[in-house]
Amino acid sequence: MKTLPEPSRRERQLLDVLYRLGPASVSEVRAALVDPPSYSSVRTILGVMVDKGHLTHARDGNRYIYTPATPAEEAGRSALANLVRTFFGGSVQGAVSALLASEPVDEQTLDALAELVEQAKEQQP
Amino acid sequence: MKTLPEPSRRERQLLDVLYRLGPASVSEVRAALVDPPSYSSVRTILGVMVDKGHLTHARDGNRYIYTPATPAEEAGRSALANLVRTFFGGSVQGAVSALLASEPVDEQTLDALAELVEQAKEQQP
DNA sequence: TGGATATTGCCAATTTTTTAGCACCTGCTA
DNA sequence: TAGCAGGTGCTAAAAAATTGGCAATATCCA
Repeated sequence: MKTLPEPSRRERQLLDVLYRLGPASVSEVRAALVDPPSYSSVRTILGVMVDKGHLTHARDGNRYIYTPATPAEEAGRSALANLVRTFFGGSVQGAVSALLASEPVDEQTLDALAELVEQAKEQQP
Repeated sequence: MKTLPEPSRRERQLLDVLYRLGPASVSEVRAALVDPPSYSSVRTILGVMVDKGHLTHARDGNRYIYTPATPAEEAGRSALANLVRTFFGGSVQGAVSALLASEPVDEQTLDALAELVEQAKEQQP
């Protein structure tokens, strides 16, 4: 399992759509774009991405359903780690701080976060 | 202040390097790349990015120092928000959970995190 | 001062990405 | 059953990104 080359700009965009939507068809992916190119174009890129190994596709009746080759969870972890390194100098604290400051977080979630931190402390005392 | 177009792949890479290093010269940026293209190439792309507005550059003696046009803090917040939306369905809790699970976090940091959550709760009771 | 070194200005070529057309197939329904 | 709607396979061309060369210009220091 060699590492995949970074996707191009458009590829990245389609990949992100698939992570948000979950497995989807060409027209579903296209419908999620703001200024979509032609159906043909979307299709070509998804095809290229399958060839390169960024996606897999499975037939569903007369169409294909595309899925990211890297599971969302793994890709998310990896993206998060990169982001923390790039923008927060590797500081998890910095990242969480920015997150809490910019996203509106309800009380329930805050409780859950406190719980997460608590668990992490127990793991490694 | 119109929104900038998404940077290309290489542009994204150089931009990230600049966010990690802080303001830097061509050779400093190049030195931070794993499989760097020629000095000329790096220079061309940085120049293009200045033209497009992704970067600014200021003369420092006989060379230029490049800086991202968008401050790290702002870019970080924005990137974080996108990531949470793309990979964690908008769930801050999900993102923090993944972060704590994958990055090694020392006890001090955990305490600081608990404090952050505490503060957030006070802000919005 | 003279020469090596680092860096810029400008430019051209190659490679990759991105876009989209055309023909054909399949399922549905009026 | 004719024809529309929505899909695919394949192909080609336009646009953008990426690479790097060459000459000229500062800077440093032996």
